[in-house]
Amino acid sequence: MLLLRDMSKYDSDLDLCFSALGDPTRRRILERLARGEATVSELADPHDMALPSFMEHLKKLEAAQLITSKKQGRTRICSLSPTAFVPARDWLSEQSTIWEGRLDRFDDYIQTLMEERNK
Amino acid sequence: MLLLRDMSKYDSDLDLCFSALGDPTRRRILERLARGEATVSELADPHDMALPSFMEHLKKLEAAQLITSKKQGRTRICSLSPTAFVPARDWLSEQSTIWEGRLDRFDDYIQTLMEERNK
DNA sequence: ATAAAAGTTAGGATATTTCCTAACTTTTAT
DNA sequence: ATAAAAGTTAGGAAATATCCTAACTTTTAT
Repeated sequence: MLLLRDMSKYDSDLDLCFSALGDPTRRRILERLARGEATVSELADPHDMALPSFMEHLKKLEAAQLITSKKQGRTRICSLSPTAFVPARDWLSEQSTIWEGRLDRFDDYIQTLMEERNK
Repeated sequence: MLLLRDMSKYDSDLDLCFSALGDPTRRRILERLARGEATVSELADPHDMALPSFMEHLKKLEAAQLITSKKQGRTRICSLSPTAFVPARDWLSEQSTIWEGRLDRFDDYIQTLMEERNK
């Protein structure tokens, strides 16, 4: 099964994704793009930052496959990637599920202890 | 309403949280802790890394409120924080919801498909 | 009472990240 | 044909992150 054979690719995808999400400027960009596509200047406008610095953030988002972009004439239009948050959400859900499953087992254990005591 | 008054704290919480998740060593630690609490050495064992380096990762996870720990005698026991993934999941869900709620989302999707096909 | 175990602290090397300015290319408007 | 607009590239400063070794403290086992 693929899942167990080579996690490293998925792993480095998640590295890029979560690291990209770990910066407030980049989350602002994603929040903006969730509402619709925008050009580089439109995105940069609310951010008090030199354009080349801002572009670095866009590059990271694109490397993390969180956004896509295409050039139209002299302007570049950026969009949120349709599957942007899927890998991150999946990882978080999986861990939560495991965690919650463990709590249930703990409840079972307590339950068993109580029953033993009441014999 | 608190939501609009000071996002900066929540923002920096999310910075710490997502940044912490952006490292494979730290995700391995969380995956381990989702299955139950463990001491520092138990956690460190599978990682080929000097203990002080490893401890830095634990510190980051604790600063991000993803784990908690308590000292018992000379050993420290670490646990996954019960609410560990809630803020991250909430942010991702919110963005997904906004994105999915866009009226023109489907049109965009078709547009993208067409463009892909004509390449 | 010593020694071993389990962390912790201090200090340092190297790489990456995050910002900047200046100069450049390509496209569009006058 | 020029100039302005929208990005892009190059190069560099400063801060942060990620690792290390060596030396230290506290607790437990012999």
